[in-house]
Amino acid sequence: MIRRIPSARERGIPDATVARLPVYLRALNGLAERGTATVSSEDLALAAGVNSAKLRKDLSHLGSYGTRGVGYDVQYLIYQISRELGLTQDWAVAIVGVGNLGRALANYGGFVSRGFRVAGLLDADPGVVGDRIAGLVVEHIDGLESVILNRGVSIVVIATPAAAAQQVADRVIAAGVTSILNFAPVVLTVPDGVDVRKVDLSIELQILAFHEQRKVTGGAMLPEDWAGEVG
Amino acid sequence: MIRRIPSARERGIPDATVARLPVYLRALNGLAERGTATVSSEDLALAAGVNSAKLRKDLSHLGSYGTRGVGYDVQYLIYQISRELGLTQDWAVAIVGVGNLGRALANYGGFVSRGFRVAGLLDADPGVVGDRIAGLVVEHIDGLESVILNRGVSIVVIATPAAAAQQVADRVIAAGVTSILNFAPVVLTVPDGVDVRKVDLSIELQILAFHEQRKVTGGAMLPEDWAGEVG
DNA sequence: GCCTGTGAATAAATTCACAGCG
DNA sequence: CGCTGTGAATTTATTCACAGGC
Repeated sequence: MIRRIPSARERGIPDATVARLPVYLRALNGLAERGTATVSSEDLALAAGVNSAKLRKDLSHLGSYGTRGVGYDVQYLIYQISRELGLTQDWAVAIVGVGNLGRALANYGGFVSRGFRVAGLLDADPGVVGDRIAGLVVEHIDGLESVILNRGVSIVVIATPAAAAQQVADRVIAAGVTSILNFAPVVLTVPDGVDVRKVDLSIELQILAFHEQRKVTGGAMLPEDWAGEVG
Repeated sequence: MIRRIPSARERGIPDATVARLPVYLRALNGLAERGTATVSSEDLALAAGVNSAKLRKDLSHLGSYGTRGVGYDVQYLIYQISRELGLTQDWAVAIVGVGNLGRALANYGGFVSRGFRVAGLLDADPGVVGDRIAGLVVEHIDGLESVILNRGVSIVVIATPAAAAQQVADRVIAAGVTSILNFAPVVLTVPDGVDVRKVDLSIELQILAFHEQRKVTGGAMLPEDWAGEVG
């Protein structure tokens, strides 16, 4: 029997809320850097790009961390959200595929500053193995399993070409990894209990194109759009 | 108060559907490469990682492009989705900020293959200006407005450090751009009518950490989680 | 008076389940 | 029959609006 991943909701935290917590966290860190001690839901919502009712509802799922008539203590809220997201602990991450994207990820400050430690860089290309990137030496993909096991890697980032991604996923899953962040433009097939999240660099661009296209036509309906629809 | 004109659902394709169309497109391209001519909603849904009812509902917003008892013609559906997303036309894109991420984006095949043409690479760093990347010479940020105007750039990708992003956004908006894809970890403030989409490389990782954390504790609540909660 | 926290209302998205066409 | 397309039912998310604490 495969162990089921409890959904966020079982703790009373909707998925949509979980997806926004990192955004709030970033906004809060920005405020903290500027020395702000307290912030209202209105101002934090503005900084995060959401509306204030949504923000309050989201935060209410974590607990009552605000003060009526005052707002939220920035540092305290940072701590609470971080704890909720699991960022108060250290996560060892391995990045597989050290092309342009893998390098960008390895150097990305946003990972390190949020409790993620890059514990390994791996690639299949002998021309890349041995390179020093972000303080780490790129290792050969042959050592994937030992890197995972010996360094306590619990999250693997796949930044390989599409063709290699499934194979890498299969190997890391066999090695016990249950959380994968996939940048390769392919849908990974994984067993139940493994959590895959996907970032496709071109999807957002395609969504933009969709909206841009509509602006160009001024929102007018084309004749072909009328088919079968009556008000 | 009388509700005015929900007359037609018009061509109001739900946002959630628009966000999935690129995923279907990718799955379809995969099928096409393997020579598949026709696919059922069940199989396409599997390849795309969604359930089949959702897929059918999504496609129904575009029109009736399937055949009952048979399925969907792969090539025809690729064309229809591409057209709907505006990918049958050529979009000139400028990438501002040519660090690791900017380079990764410039070299990313997924852009070019989907109707996006990188028409300019710009950076403020004189040490980078003049570099040749993906067949383009990096230009100085001073030329931003002229690149946009002279090359018909309609979408700008911001891959600068956080501190520079808002300024870049202001400039490209002043130059007439209304679609921005922002990779900088900052919330951009833009006027109405400007469409900003954001990709934060660390957000998905944080969401993974949230779920991974709950696996580790087996879904059990930690003592600190009880605060103020009665269930 | 100000601002949070939250039930209630509304809207959006998903899923069900089946009529109906090929 | 098989599979699409789609109303209806259900679930999830957002927004409203205000009670209630500071």
